[in-house]
Amino acid sequence: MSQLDATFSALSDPTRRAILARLALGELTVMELARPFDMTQPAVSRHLKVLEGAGLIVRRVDGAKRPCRLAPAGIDAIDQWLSMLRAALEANYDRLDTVLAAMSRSDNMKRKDTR
Amino acid sequence: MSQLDATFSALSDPTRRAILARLALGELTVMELARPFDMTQPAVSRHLKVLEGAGLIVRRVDGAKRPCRLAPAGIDAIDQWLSMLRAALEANYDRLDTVLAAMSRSDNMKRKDTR
DNA sequence: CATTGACATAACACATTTATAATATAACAA
DNA sequence: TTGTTATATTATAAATGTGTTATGTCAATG
Repeated sequence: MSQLDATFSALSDPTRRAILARLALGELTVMELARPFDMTQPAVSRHLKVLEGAGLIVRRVDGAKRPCRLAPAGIDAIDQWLSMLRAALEANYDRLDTVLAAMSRSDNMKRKDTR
Repeated sequence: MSQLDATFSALSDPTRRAILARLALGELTVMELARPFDMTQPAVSRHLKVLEGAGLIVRRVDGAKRPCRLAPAGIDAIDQWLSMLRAALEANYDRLDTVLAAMSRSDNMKRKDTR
């Protein structure tokens, strides 16, 4: 699975996005993260593993605790891909007149004689 | 499933990202999209349905053809969410000194009495 | 050193995803 | 009408994802 696959896939789960949003306020341990969710600790641990694999969080070791915090790598990866798509979208808008012309052309064709 | 779920999920598939990349160059019909992929037409149709549901493409009707092009809605949705996370990341960097202090504190603890 | 707390991993159930083949439908062409 | 092209839908099987319980490991603590 590519980095991009992993990152988009990680972000597609609302629990994982909620975890990231909470980490946005600062470092938290697994237990602190698990508390507010209606979910067992192992389930949260697996979500964290997914987020780590996607480069969206990093963990450090502090005794028995594993505090997590946000990492930039994952965000950077998708940012880069998205900027490509954004640029294309803007380009498409720039030639909106062309698109509209194509649409009315096909409307005409539909009415009389296609191809 | 939320809009955000749908959009991130749609982008997590490499085939769908490839479809979007090709649509970035302009409108294409289902068959034109399906051609280069090693995949049947119904499979591509389903991918397109997913992309449409995520607000990443729109389709128009041209006789028996359904040309697709990029749409901004999906991108806008994730852009908004990402900017939130990005802002938080920058805030975390601003208090990097705090994080580093916490790290060396736990390093000390670890050295003092490991194992 | 026995117990407790923090976390990971394994085994399993269940739902979702994704591809295929077969078939349906709608527009066009002959 | 009949055949052909473009696309959607259905049924189904295989793969993947997500949660749970049970259990294991490592660190801290009394």
